[in-house]
Amino acid sequence: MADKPNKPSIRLYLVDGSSYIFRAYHALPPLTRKSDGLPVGAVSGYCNMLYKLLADMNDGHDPTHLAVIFDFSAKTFRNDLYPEYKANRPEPPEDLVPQFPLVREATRAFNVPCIETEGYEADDIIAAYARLVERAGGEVVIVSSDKDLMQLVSDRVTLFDTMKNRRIGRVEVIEKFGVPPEKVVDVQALAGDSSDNVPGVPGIGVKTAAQLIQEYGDLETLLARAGEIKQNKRRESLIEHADKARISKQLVTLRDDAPLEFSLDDIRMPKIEPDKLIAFLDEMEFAALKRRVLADFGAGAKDGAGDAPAPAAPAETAYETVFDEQALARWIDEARERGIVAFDTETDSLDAMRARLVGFSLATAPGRACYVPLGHGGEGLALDDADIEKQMPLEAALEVLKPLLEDPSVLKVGQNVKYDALVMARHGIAVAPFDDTMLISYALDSGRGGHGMDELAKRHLGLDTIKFAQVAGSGKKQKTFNEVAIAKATEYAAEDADMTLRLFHVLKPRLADEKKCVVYETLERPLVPVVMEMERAGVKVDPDSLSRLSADFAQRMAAYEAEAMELAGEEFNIGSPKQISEILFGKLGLPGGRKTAGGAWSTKADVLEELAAAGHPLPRAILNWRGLSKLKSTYTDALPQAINPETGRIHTSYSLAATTTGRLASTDPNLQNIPIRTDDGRKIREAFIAEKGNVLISADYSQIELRLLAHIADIKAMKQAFEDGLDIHAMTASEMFGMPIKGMDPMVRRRAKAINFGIIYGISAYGLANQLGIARGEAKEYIERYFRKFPGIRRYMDETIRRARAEGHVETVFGRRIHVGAINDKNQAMRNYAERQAINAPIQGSAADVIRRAMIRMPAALARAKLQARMLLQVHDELIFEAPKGEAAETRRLVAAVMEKAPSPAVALSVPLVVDTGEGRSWSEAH
DNA sequence: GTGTTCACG
DNA sequence: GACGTACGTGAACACC
Repeated sequence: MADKPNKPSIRLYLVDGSSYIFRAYHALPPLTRKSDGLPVGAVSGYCNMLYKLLADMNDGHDPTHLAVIFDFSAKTFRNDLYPEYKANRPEPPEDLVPQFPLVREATRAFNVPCIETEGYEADDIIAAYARLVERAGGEVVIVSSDKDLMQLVSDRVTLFDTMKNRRIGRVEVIEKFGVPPEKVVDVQALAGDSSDNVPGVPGIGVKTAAQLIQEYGDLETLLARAGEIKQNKRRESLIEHADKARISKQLVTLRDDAPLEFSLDDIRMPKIEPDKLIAFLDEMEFAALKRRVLADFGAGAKDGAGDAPAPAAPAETAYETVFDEQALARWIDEARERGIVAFDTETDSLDAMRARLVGFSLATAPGRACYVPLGHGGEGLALDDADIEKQMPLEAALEVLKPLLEDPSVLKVGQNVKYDALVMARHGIAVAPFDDTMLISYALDSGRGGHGMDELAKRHLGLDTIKFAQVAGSGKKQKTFNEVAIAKATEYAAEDADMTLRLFHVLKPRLADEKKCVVYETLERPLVPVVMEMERAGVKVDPDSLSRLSADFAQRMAAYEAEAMELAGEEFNIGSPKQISEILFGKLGLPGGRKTAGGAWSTKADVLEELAAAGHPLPRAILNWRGLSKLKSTYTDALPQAINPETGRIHTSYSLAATTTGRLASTDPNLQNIPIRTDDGRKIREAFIAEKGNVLISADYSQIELRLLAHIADIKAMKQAFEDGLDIHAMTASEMFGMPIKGMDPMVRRRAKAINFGIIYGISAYGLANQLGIARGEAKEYIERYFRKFPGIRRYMDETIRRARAEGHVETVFGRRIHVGAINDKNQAMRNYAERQAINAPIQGSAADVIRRAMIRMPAALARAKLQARMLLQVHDELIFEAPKGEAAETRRLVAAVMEKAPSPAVALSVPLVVDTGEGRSWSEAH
């Protein structure tokens, strides 16, 4: 290669302006200009993003040229090629339209050239500049993450995703498309693009397209040789839709011949003129950004009142570290004045029942936050941080903080408040009133992604937060928060509170707009204190009986392991599925059944079960060993470790926003999957016991999901059966197979039961056949017979799927919304999966709502009845209580009544709910 | 960190 | 005629 200067003379940055606008619009609440109500949210977001980009340029990037490129109008030469191109794009929102010209004005206020050309998309202009500079030997960075631009990537052209702070080069393109940049258009031509209405070839997605292009080299070769393809459907689709593929390729291929009205000289790296920029910011009334510009550029122009502490660094926002009571008191006064404060605790553990408070942060307005370190350092810690000496004593700080956290006139906003409230409760502080951004997000967006803070900040604010691992490290040498230097801790902790408050301002108004206030206020927020008390209470577990079980399991496992080695004729790791499969399907030559997702022969229980039934002794030994191994490692060995030394009990943690349907999830340890189905497993439940003088009470809903199905789908026969207290599975069998319930063959009832469950899961003939071990044809016949007998079910399923397709979501009877985005996916497997989710979610979710309502009412109901019982655990359709022996009978009656009446008055179910209760010394006895 | 397996409703 | 499925979870372990 010729002698090349290590620094090219041209480094051009091309910003995809249109994508910036839309991101800004969707990331921000609908802000308006105070003086006249002009919508300016997107402009504001755009300015912040552009400013951040230009600020970041100074460290790390060194562009010589820069421009922002916009789409001129929706119509381009592509519409002449294919009239439907982008025809499915909705009109831009009404309040965004007037912002388009403002954004261009903003760009010019930054002194940044703003380029658009009639008849071309921004992407084409970007392509033209990229090629120009590439040919001139320069480098190009395209600031966008739009996949349509990936075809331009080369040695000299990269994409930069500012949101993810990620560079997209050749390797990343291959990761995304499975082919190098120059083949991207071929893949896109096949896969199409639903958002741009590029047709592609039906039935082919990116994965398949990449595979085909890899195999055949390029689109034309593939189309010419399509006849060779083995898969029938794929082959026919390719042959039939070859023209669509060709036109798709033309649509997705960017043209690099757009006329360039600006020369490279015209787009040399701009210099911000503070006065010009500030004049525009004044006009728009963007005070925050103006302050930042003033801070960064010094006294370039006249400053307003210098009330807020001027941000020191040109970085985002300066956060204050609070070391003394006076400073803390000032923040608390400010919170009182505003009536709202975001609050976040920092501790040394994820387990709120063990965590020690290390500090807390407050945010009183977006960008205005502080961190109060209390417990950094500690004995035996070599932390070279002079700030440690300056920390306030914990007790003194809490004394000042407590009145604020308990002040009924100040709203405390948190992210996952249950955690912080539990830590504070252990210090005698009751946080109230509060709002929780995690739960608001859950009420609005279940099924659309996670509800953790980092993810929400990204999704709604377009901001990257400092990750815990960035301040504390990761892996083996991860520090606890008290070991983090205070300055660093401030950046992280104060940002958390700041983000929480910003998220609150974005999310809270949506509750009303999207009619989810009732869900949030009746199913989410009030559950927080209730679950908090359950976690605080914990459950007593007898470690000795668990360790006796462990020893017993160990002994029996050793015997099974020896037997397995003997049968295999060699030593192998019985815990390794891979080695098992080598022995069984390799060495012994047994017939392998199904393969796993990873392509290996599966060795899971039902496969081994079949082999055992066929008379092979080794699979049986492995199954026996596995059963005991699971129980030992997951339960009898692990549970004693989970006993809190202070309380002597196990305190699980319930995630309130982990599932898509509204169910809770239990972690650390999971107490919602304690064994019950086998005898050995049940022995583990015997170790869950009541305190002396008490009993455990279990109360569970009988068939709640089927009852809700009967109600929702309006199945008359099923409702009648529940009304009459019949055995629902026997009734189903009797209806389906026309035989009397009395003296029914248990096999027949079992089949009906499997079908009933199948319906709830969004039945498929394959699934039912698998479950029952019958042929798919037979299963199909059962399902059809079921639909004939209970026509309401069909209607429910069809109607649910129709609504999910049209609206992208389904709802429970209490209004909880569950998004099922994949319902319109082009991949059939994805779509089928989403359809089953759509069918299941309203049923599972309504049941989850019912038990939430019961839980929320329970503490007050117990108190009113002067009962001392404490609610300890929830297992989806079951609640576990600990109660004084003498109050057991009355507690059982009350609990059952509260649970059975839980839907009312919000919903009058057309089926009765029935709750069964039991009591005993252990969970096993109570159930 | 991912995949497999298996405990629960 | 082939494909890929029962719904919702969390934890332990092997293996890369």
